[in-house]
Amino acid sequence: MSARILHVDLDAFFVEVCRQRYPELRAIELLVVGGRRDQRGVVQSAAYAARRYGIHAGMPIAQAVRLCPAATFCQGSFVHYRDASRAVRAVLERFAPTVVMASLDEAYLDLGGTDRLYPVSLLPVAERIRDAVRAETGLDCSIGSGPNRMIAKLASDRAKPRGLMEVRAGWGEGFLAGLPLAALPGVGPKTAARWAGLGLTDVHQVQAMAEAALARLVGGDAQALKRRAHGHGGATLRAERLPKSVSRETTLSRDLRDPEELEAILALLTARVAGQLREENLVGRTVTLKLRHDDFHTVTRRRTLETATDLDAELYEAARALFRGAFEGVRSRNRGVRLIGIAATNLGLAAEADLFEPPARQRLKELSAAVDKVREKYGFGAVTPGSALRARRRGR
DNA sequence: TCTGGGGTCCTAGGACCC
DNA sequence: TCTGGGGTCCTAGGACCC
Repeated sequence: MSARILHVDLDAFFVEVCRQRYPELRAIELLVVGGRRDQRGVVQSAAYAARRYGIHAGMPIAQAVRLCPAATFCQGSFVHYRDASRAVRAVLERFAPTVVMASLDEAYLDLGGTDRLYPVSLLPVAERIRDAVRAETGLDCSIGSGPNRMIAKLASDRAKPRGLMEVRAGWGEGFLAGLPLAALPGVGPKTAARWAGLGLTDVHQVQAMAEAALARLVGGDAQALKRRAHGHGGATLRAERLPKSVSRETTLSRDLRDPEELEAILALLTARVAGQLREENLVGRTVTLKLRHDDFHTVTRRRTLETATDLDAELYEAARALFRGAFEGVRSRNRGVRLIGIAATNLGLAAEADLFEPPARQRLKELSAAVDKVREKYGFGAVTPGSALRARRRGR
């Protein structure tokens, strides 16, 4: 019984979801999603026509405007993406018992054990999946098939857009031999540049080299690199695990120097993190503050609490203490703050009610539960942290 | 008007314990 | 007044992915 993984990758997902939600964008070929043209931000996704101007995901919006002034920019909405992603997932689940969403626009399907159903090729079923996704969600996708996740994903990369590509068991090494090292997942610009400096640019070079020789070049990365170059990888999909972190951060529309203003924003971000923790029945024990100075120097400060929590007040107390320490650094460098963020990590499942909980903490819990109810009905903005309100009242 | 926001994983050093 | 390791927890930073 062979391992068979499909990787389904939606084509220009964010762009197409925006077109579905805003019909006036349907006729616009040069569509770029990610933010408004006058705002700080980067491109999230660009229509294929806009990519011909050199625009790609991750590029600063201002640069995209310069490359293609005629482009239309659209902000997009997470809720729309999430709903579209769920609709796609529902389609995929009819075709495989295990479907793992790797992100909003990517999924892995485990078709292990289907040798009798599809004895030779998975291309016919991949085609049916592609057509069903198109018919039921209006979205196009590309699908790669391979003996493990890595190969299936590399195959779908090469099938885009609207294509199918199959790499059968035993074909992996030959398929990989034609790729640059930078195509491998986990090999980003920094790593690729470092290896290129050593004369290593292509997968076939690594395939041909003994591991010991490779280790002399790249050190401790040799074994893992060798494995990947030969196409070895996990053959089955792991079921979903607990998240490792919950975070909120924001790049400010203008750099700020006033700590009170920043603390008010921090209170809002912390409330959102706490709300998500409760929604997902999680508690966090480590609180991490992130500040980006206006020269892009970025600092994190973290603190591990005695007990894990999902309460706004407890998370915020730690967040504010961390902020006050980190803000000294901003002040001494005489900079402004460009970005502020907060994360909860060291997550665990929220425990059942604790009989020995101090009454004060019990009241905080009840308050949080009440706040969550109101927000569920009227949206997050219906209840605002006091510190954020105070800042607003001062006219900020 | 340069450079988002949500994540995961890894490394390195220090404290502390056995 | 010389000198171990291993393991775990913690903090800070960085690479990478979509």
